[in-house]
Amino acid sequence: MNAHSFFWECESPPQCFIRQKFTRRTADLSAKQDKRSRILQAAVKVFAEKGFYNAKVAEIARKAGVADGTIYLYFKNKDEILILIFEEEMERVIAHVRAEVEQEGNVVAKLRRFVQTHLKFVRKNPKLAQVFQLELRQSNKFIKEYTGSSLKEYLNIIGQLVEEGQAKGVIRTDLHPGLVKRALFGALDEIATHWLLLKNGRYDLNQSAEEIADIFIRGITAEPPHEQHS
Amino acid sequence: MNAHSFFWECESPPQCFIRQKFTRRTADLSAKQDKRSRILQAAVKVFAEKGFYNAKVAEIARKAGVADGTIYLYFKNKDEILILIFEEEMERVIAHVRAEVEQEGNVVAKLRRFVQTHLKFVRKNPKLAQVFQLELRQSNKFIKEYTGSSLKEYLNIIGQLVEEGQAKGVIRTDLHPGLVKRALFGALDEIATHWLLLKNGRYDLNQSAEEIADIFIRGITAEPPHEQHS
Amino acid sequence: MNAHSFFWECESPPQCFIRQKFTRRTADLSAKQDKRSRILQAAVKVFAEKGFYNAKVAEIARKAGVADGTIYLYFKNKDEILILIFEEEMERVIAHVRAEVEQEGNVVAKLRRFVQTHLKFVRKNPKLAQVFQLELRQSNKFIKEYTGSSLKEYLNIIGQLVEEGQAKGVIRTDLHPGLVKRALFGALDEIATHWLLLKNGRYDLNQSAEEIADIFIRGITAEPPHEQHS
Amino acid sequence: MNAHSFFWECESPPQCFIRQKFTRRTADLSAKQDKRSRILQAAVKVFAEKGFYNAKVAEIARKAGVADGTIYLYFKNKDEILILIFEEEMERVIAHVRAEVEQEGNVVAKLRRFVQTHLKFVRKNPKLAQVFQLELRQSNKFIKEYTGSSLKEYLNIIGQLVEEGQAKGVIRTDLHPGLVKRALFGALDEIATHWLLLKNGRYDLNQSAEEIADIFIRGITAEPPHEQHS
DNA sequence: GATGAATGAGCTTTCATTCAT
DNA sequence: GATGAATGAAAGCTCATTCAT
Repeated sequence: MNAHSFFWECESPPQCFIRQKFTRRTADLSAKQDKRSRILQAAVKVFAEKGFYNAKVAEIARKAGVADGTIYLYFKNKDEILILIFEEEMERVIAHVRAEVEQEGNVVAKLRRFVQTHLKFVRKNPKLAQVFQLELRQSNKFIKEYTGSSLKEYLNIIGQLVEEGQAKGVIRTDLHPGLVKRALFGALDEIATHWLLLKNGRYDLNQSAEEIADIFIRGITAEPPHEQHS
Repeated sequence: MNAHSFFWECESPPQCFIRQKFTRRTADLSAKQDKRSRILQAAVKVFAEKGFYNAKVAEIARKAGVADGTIYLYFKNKDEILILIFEEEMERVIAHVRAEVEQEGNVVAKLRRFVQTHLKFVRKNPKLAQVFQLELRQSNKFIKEYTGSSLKEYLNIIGQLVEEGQAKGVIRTDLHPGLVKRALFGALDEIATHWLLLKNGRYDLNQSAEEIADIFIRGITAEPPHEQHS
Repeated sequence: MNAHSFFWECESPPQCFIRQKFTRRTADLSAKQDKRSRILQAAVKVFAEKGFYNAKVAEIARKAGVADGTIYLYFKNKDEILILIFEEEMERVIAHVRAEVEQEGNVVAKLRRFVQTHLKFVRKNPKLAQVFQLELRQSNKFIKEYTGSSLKEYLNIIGQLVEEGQAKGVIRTDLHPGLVKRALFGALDEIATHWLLLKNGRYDLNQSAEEIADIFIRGITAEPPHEQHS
Repeated sequence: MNAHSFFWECESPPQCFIRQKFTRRTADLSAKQDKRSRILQAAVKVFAEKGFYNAKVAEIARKAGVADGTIYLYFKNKDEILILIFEEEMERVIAHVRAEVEQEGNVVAKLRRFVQTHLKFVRKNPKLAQVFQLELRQSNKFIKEYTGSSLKEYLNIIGQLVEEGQAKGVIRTDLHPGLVKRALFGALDEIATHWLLLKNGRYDLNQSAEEIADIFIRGITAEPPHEQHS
């Protein structure tokens, strides 16, 4: 089990998905980081439960165990909390997904692993996933002003795999990678949203991952998919 | 050009997507319908531009050319406006999509037509599409209380095609129709959202439709897709 | 049974306490009067049930079976309805109470009869009484602008009896009639209000009338009360 | 002059009728109490001037020198301000009246003192008295939901005196204490209201107190009133 | 840095009144 | 006269944000 797996397998996400950026050197620094983390963790919960607009800063503060005003020492405003949750977590998610994908030897297996890893994240971090999928869209500042590279970078993991596959002749060259990446992401997103709204799932996301992967791999590979020897 | 095509091809959506339910018999009825329609049309615009929470009832009223209070003669509250936009339009969209799909002779062609029709709607009614895709999720009442059959019904158009295809041996039986329908819908939704956020499109949604259709049809059909003789 | 007794004894007050001012000459006039009456009757009910400020003009209209706007053909505004209910009814009440009181031969018996008649009215017309006692005080226009002579006139029935009694040596001359009349009226009002708020009475207002009368007659008569030969 | 007399004699009621509950220990506590007090004081004024329904929260805030929102840090809503004014003041009034009454040696003198004290309060705190008498009845929540023990307790001061008098044979036993207390209270209330509406009095409330007391004492005592040796 | 009381702009919704028909 | 759809001013209340301590 490596560093990443701890994160992904943890059953109590709040304790792990906001991490300490630097090695703690002093108790003060540590306390500071704690406070920031606690606010972000609390925000994830409240956003997930209430939605962005109905989430009250006061409630986030209460859940984080800090004063209302303290939040504004760490974040410019409510929108920024949301955006930072997204950016910081995406950074981690991207690193993790990249590492997972790299463990596979060929493009098709990498795509399959991507799909598996994406839905595993949703399963392990449902509240965070809900914030990513539903609440982010409620912030005007996010949708209209945010030109976040994180999301693009995440999508590009798929895009690059597609391009790589096209270069190797494994993936049909008549498809736009930019479209494929969005189509796959959209499919995963919708499956995940449905699972989340069903109160964390009556059905098996792992099974869904296999089906989605199958559909896309068959759909985009150049030949009738002989996955084993791409 | 039939009745439907007028709707789908119109370049000024507001004038056509809210229709008169009954043949106008008196000027009064007409005026009344006009007012209700104008409010809904105005709401679509404002919701699309500002988002649900930042949309002010006063602005909807101004855009509709009515007084603030008038809105409450036709709708119970702001949430209800959103929900009614959705319900009334979905009803139409479903009927239209069904009619389009029925014009094709086989399951695969029907799926392709579904994809084409979906993205055509987005292209022709961008603001409405944006409300469907983004703003609806901002209304708590919508997300948490609305068990809308409209959306389910829409998804079921795909679901039924999949089941039909599976029965006929055209579509792989190892896939869950419930998953396929969401995966396809999610893919289309994501493509559409991206196109909408790009300020109505630098690229060709028609082309995207073909690619998406190709991917899914290849992905879910039982044999290497010989689309022509399903 | 005379004309008055019909009014006072009626068990369904709404039908009788708003009367036709003039002999009907035409059906139109009659209809007109009906409409005005119906509005006043409806207003009494709604004011009594909801209180003046929470009474909606639209509800009065609905209960009266007329359109909202129609009310403004008969009354200047909501306050005026209240004031006119008061004035018109007080006119009748005063006439009735005077007639009752005149049937008695001496001042003390007249006072006793006043008390009895007042509480009998409350018992027979609880909604109207409630409007008189509670809702009238909610209308600013009533309290601050109304220099109604009706109420003064009603109070003066007592005041005149007191003065008459003082002139005849039956009532102590060290009391101000202006104070006695208010004290007695206030006592009756409080008893009535309590009875009304108790949902029209667990206890016997007739008995209360006798006690109140006893207290005041003893309290204000010059000699130990020999009521029989004043 | 004792602690109470300061309250009752003060010429600037607002400064005294909202008191500091605890000895101030810190400036913070003091400021907090001040703010709450200032709001209540301002509310009394505005309610008295405008009536409950026409009193605007914004005006109370302005008069109290706080922001609109601050009021909601101390009170749940407008109705609660009214109810708390009533409850907190009644508590004080009851204590004061009890203390006054206890200074007298016999039931008759106690009743007289009650009457004097009641009207003295009205004279010294006209705005508060007006709120008690007029505005409280405008709040639906007050009338319909408030089962205030304060008012009952106040009325019971009279009721207990009457019972005590009956037990001692001083007061007629054929009278219901529950009726006597309401009759006396109603009489005082009406006198007070009239005095208040006359813009704080053309006539002498002290004189009125003596007359009211005389009437009731004569009216309810068992023997021709020889007040001196009850 | 941390606090949390205070702020006040801004919102939805209501409803007495009007007026075109 | 009668209607009732339309009006639009008005106000209670919320809550993100600030700032004195």
